[in-house]
Amino acid sequence: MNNRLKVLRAERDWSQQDLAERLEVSRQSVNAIEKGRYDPSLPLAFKIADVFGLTIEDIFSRD
Amino acid sequence: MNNRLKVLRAERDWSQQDLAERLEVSRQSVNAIEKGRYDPSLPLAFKIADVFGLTIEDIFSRD
DNA sequence: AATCAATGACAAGTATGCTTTCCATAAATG
DNA sequence: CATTTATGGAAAGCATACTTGTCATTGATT
Repeated sequence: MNNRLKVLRAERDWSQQDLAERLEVSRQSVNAIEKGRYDPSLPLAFKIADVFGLTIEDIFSRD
Repeated sequence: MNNRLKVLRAERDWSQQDLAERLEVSRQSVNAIEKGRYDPSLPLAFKIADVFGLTIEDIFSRD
């Protein structure tokens, strides 16, 4: 899975830590997901879509 | 998470086994997801959306 | 009545997601 | 130069997703 987290964070000037707090997960989870080391669970994907006001498909795509 | 799998299967007259084969997962996984015992991974959610020609948001929702 | 297809669920095992803790690097700031 | 902030990643542990195998129930068919 590819994701646009880095760009979406940059647009909002959010650090990984900022995003982690909004998502209520650890910074390491944000980093690992952003770098593609693993995929978020579906509930977390929904939460990510929520905080960016986008759909899951806007943010994640299959490679 | 709620899901519309049962209805979507019914509309297509697919058994859980039929859907499992299209998704390349076990029938037990389809059953567990459909009954809400656990959520699919994000890659599987994408695949589910694919086989139904819908978005993840069309199929799954947070409760 | 006997069989079969579909569904629901449990158990044990493997794989993946997520946590905390820790370390390293690079860029900005006092 | 010393410190802080942001990022990337490893290790160990717990939680969840998914597997195969098995069993029980229900409804349809023969």
